[in-house]
Amino acid sequence: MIFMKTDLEQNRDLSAQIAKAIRDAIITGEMNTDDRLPSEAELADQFNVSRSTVREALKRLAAQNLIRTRRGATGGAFVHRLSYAEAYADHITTSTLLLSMNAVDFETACEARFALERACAPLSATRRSPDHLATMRAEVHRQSQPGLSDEGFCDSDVAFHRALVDGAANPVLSYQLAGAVEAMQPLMNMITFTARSREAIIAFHTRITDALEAHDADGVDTALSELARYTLGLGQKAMAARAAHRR
Amino acid sequence: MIFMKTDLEQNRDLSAQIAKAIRDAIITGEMNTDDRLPSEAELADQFNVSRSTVREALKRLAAQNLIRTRRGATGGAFVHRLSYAEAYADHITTSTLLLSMNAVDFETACEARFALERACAPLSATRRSPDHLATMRAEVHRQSQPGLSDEGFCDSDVAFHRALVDGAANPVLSYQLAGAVEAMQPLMNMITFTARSREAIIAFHTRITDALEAHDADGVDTALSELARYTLGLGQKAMAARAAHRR
DNA sequence: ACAAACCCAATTGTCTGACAAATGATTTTT
DNA sequence: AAAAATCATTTGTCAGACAATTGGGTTTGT
Repeated sequence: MIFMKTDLEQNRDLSAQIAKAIRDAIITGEMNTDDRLPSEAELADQFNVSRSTVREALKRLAAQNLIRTRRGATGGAFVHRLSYAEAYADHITTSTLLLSMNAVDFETACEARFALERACAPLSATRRSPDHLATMRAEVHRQSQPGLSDEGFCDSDVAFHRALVDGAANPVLSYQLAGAVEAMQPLMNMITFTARSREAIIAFHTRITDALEAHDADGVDTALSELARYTLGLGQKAMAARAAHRR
Repeated sequence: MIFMKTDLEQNRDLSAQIAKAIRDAIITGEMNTDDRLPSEAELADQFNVSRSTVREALKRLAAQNLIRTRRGATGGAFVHRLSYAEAYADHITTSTLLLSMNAVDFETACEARFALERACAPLSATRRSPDHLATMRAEVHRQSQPGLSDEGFCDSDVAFHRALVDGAANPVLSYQLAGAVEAMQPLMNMITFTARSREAIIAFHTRITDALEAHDADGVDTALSELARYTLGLGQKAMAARAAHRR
């Protein structure tokens, strides 16, 4: 792979332009996974800039998981195969940040989350493995522990719903939904769960798991939509309480 | 905001560690939108590293749209409010790359896309604005132009489905789905559309738009699931043809 | 011949110091 | 008072140096 100075405008922000040139080469498939980029010194020559500028460009790409670097004689920067696990993690932090920075309200996030989960339900009812069921049962059990903190309850809730989504055995679906499910957590964390509401949620979770075990897609869907309504109510109550408290 | 050397391990990859320290400060809300970070020189002092190292860290954050920098006396690095538009763009390129790098098959992507779209359908049937309908009609019209290339047809297809999703008037939903809808495009582009199949798809699109206009959620859902089945068939035929050709 | 120790070259990681360019604030001039 | 010049601060870029890592080759010991 050879880059040329001509790939750059004469303007400014060279490191961003260089990053873009290399990124394009990766995205368009001009470079393939595990291909090695030219060394920093070579890139500096090709783009006719200093090594520091090249390095800043490479750091940008590394931050996006597009390349990995290794030191040493056979080292260098290599095109990195973006794995689901890495993409998941990024997607979740970005989604969370996006929601918090744009002050998305509880209703909107809740609606999105349950709408998407319900989309997985039929597939999950067909394909869920014993592993998924076991995870869900375990989380339900964890949720019924008396000493569990509100945060722990939310953690478990997220884990439960992730298992439900993963049950659809479609990685694309899991990936896209991870953002919606996990990004809800900070909003859920603002709710104080009473023993009463925990009980209700656990009952929904049990119903969902049972229906899933019985391959009963309709049952899952019904329970999910009722849970959605219930969660929405909880959230609205919590928001109202907050608003009153702030008065 | 003051950072300390103690935030770093003594190990390696200082610029990554510094980036992480600052990123955490942003994500946890320790720093707010439009807050100014210390200058590069100050950060270098605080972390006890050179300015180049700090700069590499800042470039990492800039690549993730977490900060923006301005030159000049009142310049510096500022915490950036992540906008939907920016997040969309990143999400789409990442999704596309993830699918292509992991060789996701047509069935999986197709299933995910339509499952998610069907999740929006009821909401969209309730809330779609005249604007959304107009966009969809316009795209359908574009799709029926005789001279349209296969790629143009796919473009229009994506635009149509995006309008459908956006009709749900839930930005969280739109954001999460953007990845699934757009990332399908490269896979769709591998299909050669016959006049016959274009006609069929346009008919589905018309049915969907009509149902949406009539606020008929069930009609949208039915048409969408039939379109899903049809698209899947097209894709499988195309993949089979490819496999035969490669033989 | 084989293994261990050593050395070597390539490459990234970090540091230092310098200057250019942008940019808002300040001061001077008109 | 308005315009122009100057200044101080900050990011952007460059050049050169050295440290650290790492795989490959070379020598040496047996």
